[in-house]
Amino acid sequence: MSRNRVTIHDVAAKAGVAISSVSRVLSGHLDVSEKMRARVEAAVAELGYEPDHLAQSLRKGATNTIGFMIRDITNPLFSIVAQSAEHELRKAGYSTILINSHGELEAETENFSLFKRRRIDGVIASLVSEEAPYVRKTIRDLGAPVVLLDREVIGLDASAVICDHQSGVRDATADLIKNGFKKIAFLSGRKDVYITRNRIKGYEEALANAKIKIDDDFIRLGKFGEVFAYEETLKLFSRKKQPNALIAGGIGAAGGALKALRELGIRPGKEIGFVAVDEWPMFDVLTSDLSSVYRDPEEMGRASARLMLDLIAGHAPSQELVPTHYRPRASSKLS
Amino acid sequence: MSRNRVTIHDVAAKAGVAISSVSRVLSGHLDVSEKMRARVEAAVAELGYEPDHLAQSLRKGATNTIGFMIRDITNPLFSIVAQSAEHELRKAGYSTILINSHGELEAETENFSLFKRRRIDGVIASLVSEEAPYVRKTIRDLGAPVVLLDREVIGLDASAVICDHQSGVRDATADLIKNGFKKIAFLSGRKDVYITRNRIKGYEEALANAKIKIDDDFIRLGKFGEVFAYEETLKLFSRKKQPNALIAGGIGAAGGALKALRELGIRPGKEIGFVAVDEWPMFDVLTSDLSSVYRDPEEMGRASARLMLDLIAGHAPSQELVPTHYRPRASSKLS
DNA sequence: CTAGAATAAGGAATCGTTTCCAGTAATTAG
DNA sequence: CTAATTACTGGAAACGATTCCTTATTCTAG
Repeated sequence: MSRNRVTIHDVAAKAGVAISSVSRVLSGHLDVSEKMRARVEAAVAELGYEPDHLAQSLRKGATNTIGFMIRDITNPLFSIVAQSAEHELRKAGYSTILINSHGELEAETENFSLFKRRRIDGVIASLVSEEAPYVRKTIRDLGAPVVLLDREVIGLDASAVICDHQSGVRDATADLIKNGFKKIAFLSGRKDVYITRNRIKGYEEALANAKIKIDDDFIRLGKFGEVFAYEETLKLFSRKKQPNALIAGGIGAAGGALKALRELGIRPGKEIGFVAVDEWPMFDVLTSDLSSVYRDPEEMGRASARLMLDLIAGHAPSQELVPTHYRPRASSKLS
Repeated sequence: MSRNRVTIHDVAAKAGVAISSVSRVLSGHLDVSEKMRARVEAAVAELGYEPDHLAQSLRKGATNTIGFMIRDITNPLFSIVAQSAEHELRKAGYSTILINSHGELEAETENFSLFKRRRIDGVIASLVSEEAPYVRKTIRDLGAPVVLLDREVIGLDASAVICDHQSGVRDATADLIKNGFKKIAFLSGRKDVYITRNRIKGYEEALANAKIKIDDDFIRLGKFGEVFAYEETLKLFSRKKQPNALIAGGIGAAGGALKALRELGIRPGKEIGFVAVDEWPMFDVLTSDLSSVYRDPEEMGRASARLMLDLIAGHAPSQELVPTHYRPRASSKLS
C-alpha cells in the first residue's frame, strides 16, 4: 500500500544523477544545466515523484502549517472565520490544523502543547482566558507567531484581529432608546474578555448619551453559549423589575434568549425590543426580521491570515480593526 | 525564539546517557533500569523536553494526522460532523487537518495530493463526484485508508458512513400525503450522488405506496446550496401546475426554499406543506415549527472516526448506517 | 597556452527521532 | 568457578529531504 512511495533517491537513480542535483532542480536553483533539468524532470514525471513534506519540514525547520484554535467550530460565525483564514493561508502554501478548545482552559493548554510538538509555524487563536501572565507565558512557550482573535494584545508579543463591537452596540442601544425603550437588558459572555467589555462600553455610552441611569441588574454576564443566556433571560423576565428590551451578545446568547422568550410568550418587536449581536447563516431567512449588529466573518478570517503571514515574514506584531454595523430591522421597535 | 528548542541530545547530555537510552525510557520500553529511568526523567523534567513530532513521524512512518475534507465547513451539519470526528480521533492520539473542497473537483484533487505529500495516515471525505473510476484511482493514489461520508462504496477499497435518508424521507412524504397533500415537490442537490438518489427512493416509495403517480416536474435536482433551491422554488410556484407541498433536501436547499417562499408570500403550514431534510443549530428556536427529517451529525462524526481507526488498525473496510428520523411538526399540515 | 574565474555536479553532513546490533556487566545454572 | 544466559546500554544506521563544501570541468582573459 504505502510501499509504493517514491523518494528522491529513486528519481536520482532513474536519472543517473546525485540526489543533491534532483533537489536543486526541484527547488528551482540556478546552477543546473538544461540537460540536467530535463533528465530530472523526465524522471520525476515518469515516477510520479512528490517530495515528502515531512522530510522537508524536518530539514527546513518549517512545517507550513498553521494551528487554528477556537472555542467552538460549530459556531457558524467562527466556522466562517476559520474557513476564510484557511482559504487565505492555503493560497500562501500553508495548511491549517483546526482544533476546538471547547472554551476550556486545560484543553487550550493541551492544544498549545500539541501545536508546539508539531512545530506549527504559527497559531491563530481565540483564547479562553485573557489573563495577561497566562497569555504571555503561553505565547512565549509556543515559540511561534501568534494572532489572537478579538483580544487586546497590549504588552503581548502577538498580533490581533479586533472588532469594533462598541460602535455597533452603541448604535443598536441608541436606536432602541430612540424607539422608546429605556429599560434595556444586556446579555453577554465572560466579563473578563475584550469582546464583552467592548460591547458594554457601547451599551453604556449610548445610555450615558441619553442620560439614562445604568442599571446593573439589567447587565447579565457570565458565560458564552446558549444555556446561560436562556436561564438569564428567564430570570430577567420573571422578576418584578422587568426590562422592556434586550440585547443579546453573540450567536449562542441570541439563540438562548430567543428560546426563553418563546417559552415566555414574549415576541421580539411585539412585546419587547430585541437586538442580536452577530448574525448566523440565513439570518434573514430563518429569523423574523431581527435587528442585529453585524461584522464580516470572512474579513476577520482574511485579516487573521494576513497578520499571520506578516509575522512569519518577520514583521512586528500589529492589529487589524474590523468594523461592526448596526442593522435595524423590525425587532427593535414595537409594531 | 525557536532557538530554545530542546532535543533528545540535550536530555542525553544532561543525564549523561546515550540518546538511544532516552528514547527507550520515553517510549516505555521494558529494558531500562530504574536508575536510568529516574535520571532521564529528571533531565526531561528539568529541560522541559517534548519529543519533536516531525522527527518521530519521519522515523516511524506515521504522522498521527487524519485529513478531513468536506464541501463546506460552514454548513452547520458538516461542522458538527467534523468537530465530533476530530474529538474522537484526538482521543486516539490523532490530529485532524480540515479542508474545504468547495464542491469543486479540482480543489478536491489538489487536497488529496496535499494529504499525500503530508503523509496523512488516513482521509475522511465527503467526495464531490461519485464516479467510480475516479474515486478508485484517487483512493489508490493516496495509499492510505479512506472513509467516505454518505457515499456508496461498492467495489471500492474504503469504508463509509451512510445515512438512511430513504426511510426518513419516506415517512415525511407519507405524512404529507396523509395530511392531504398529493402534489408534493421534491428539491435536492446533484442527482449522481448517493444522498440524492437515496432520498428520492424514499420519496417515490411513499408515493407508490399511496398509489400517487410520480410527476417528474415536481422533482427538482441540480446543485446543493441555497441559490439553486431558491431559484427552483420560485419556478415551481410561478407556473400553472403548482405543487401544494415541498420537501427540501439539505440545509442549503431548505434555506433557499424558505427564502423564495417568503418572497412569494407562501407560508409553510398555512398555504403549503413543508418538510426540511436535515436540521441546523437552534432549529427549534429559529424556525417556526418546521417538520424535519433528522440525522445525528455527532454520531456521523463518531462513526467516521471509528471506521478510520479500524482501518488504521488493519481491519477490512466496512460500513456504518446512521438512521434518520422524521419529526413531524406544524409545517407538514395546514392549520 | 596557461592561470584564474565561473559553472556544474557529486559527496556528505544535518534535521531529531527510533530501532537494530553489539558489547559489557550482571545474573544464573551446571 | 566457569559457562551460558539475561539485562542494560551505547553506537550507528535509518527516515527523506536540503544545503554546504569540494572537486572536476569549461570558459575567459592575459
